[in-house]
Amino acid sequence: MTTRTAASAPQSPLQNQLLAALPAPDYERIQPNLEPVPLPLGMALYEPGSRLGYVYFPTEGIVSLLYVMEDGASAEIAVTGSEGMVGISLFMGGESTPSRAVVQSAGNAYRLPAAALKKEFESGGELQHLLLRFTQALITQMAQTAVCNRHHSVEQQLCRWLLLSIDRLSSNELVMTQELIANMLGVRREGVTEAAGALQDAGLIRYSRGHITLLDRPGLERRVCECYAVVRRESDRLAAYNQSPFLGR
Amino acid sequence: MTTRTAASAPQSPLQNQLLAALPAPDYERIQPNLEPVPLPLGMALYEPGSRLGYVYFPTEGIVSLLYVMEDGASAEIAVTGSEGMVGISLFMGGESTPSRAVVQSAGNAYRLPAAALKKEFESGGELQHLLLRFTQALITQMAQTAVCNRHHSVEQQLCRWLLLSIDRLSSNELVMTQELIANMLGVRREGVTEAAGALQDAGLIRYSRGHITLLDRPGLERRVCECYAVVRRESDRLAAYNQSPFLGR
DNA sequence: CGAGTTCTGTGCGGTAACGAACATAATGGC
DNA sequence: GCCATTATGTTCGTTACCGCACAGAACTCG
Repeated sequence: MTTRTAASAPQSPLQNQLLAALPAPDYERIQPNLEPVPLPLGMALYEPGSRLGYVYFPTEGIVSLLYVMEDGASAEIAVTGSEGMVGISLFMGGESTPSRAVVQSAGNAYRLPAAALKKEFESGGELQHLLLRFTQALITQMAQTAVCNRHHSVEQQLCRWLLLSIDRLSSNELVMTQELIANMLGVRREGVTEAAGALQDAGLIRYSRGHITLLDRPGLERRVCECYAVVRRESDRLAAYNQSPFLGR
Repeated sequence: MTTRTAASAPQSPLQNQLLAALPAPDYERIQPNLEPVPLPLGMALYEPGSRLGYVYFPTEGIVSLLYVMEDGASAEIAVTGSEGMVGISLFMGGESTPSRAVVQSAGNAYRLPAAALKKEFESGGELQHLLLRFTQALITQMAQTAVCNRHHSVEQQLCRWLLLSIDRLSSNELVMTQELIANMLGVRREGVTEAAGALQDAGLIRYSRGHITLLDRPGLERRVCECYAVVRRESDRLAAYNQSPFLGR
């Protein structure tokens, strides 16, 4: 498998939106500890129960948080990209979680050693607020995923998943096999084939062997369940505080 | 409807395990602002998008966090009782969430005004650590709920739900109609009737018109999916820090 | 270019849960 | 004690998804 490693164009940490929202003094305190790392497809940023050594601030790419059950069945519970970070259990105090974090679309990140993150977080500065608000957005996403799993069809969930993924990419092409999408959604591969076929027939997407191209975003948005909009709206709302901390008051 | 108001036995705030885990000075700072309130069945502690005026520390009873969708379909995403609190979005910084919090089993709580909670949280004392660890346990519960919704049968989910609920009660009797359980699980009422019938036939529970009695906990634990154990283990693990902050190191 | 691998399409029987309609049974108010 | 109400039980046709098996198509590596 030629894991098309992400183009290693020089990245700035500020391409990560959490880092970019930090006031200069806060940023400068952690900046020396930030270390660029590639995020190759399939890389696991942490495993269930493991103690985290670093947190990751993606500048591009997509990271999935997923649960794998004893029998191997799995489901994605949330997804993040350059708008967020990976490793919330570090500052939440648990040190580990029962989930996995896997790179779903290759990219790059800056990682920060656990100790540096904790120190800055504990100091109660703006980073703390940013991370907590981001965590709340993640919680919303997880809750909405739970509800969507319960009530919506595979096709609707696929629409939601596609939109959430493409929102985190600069292009509108996604490199992802139906098999992998099925793992994320926790459904059969054939179910994805069928749903994706319907979307292609409707002219909303085009795909071939692991390449999915979004052709008609408004069309897809008309077809998706409300879950996408809820997650999107809440993420935007919480991120808006990041620009102007007193906007929401 | 004669909402059987909970027995108003005099309660101490320390029956809430988060408050009980606070060091004395921290507790004494917030104690003057704690106000006892009953939690009658069906009371909504907050509604989607509403700004929270108080957070609640239950001393007994059960509170469900649930999502209600546009078409009225609903699903419970997490549940808490005297081991936790209600209103995490306040200190997470979002001020509101898209979910609802509803009293599922009547009890009592102490409420704390939003401003007092924020002040104490921002001061970075032990309350902050306790609340963040509790939030992480809640996140685990939500994630496991999402996975369970996807992969497990109604009967397994009912087992999980029963155990999680009864864990939060002092008795082993639950006052809850099948209709309401169905709302929580996001399934049909008939599905609950059927699953509950099977559990009763197996001698694990007994129920009649809104009263469910747990007869055989080991038996039920053998029947439940792994999801219950994961949530339970993670809650216990995170709560263990509360006794001795350096235990987990 | 050819062989093996990976990805996608399709068909088929099985099943869990759904939606709706209706029957029975317990409870509480009067 | 009776009746309206609320809770539970049962049936039945429908549907979405599952599990499996296999065929074809596209890529890739030698």
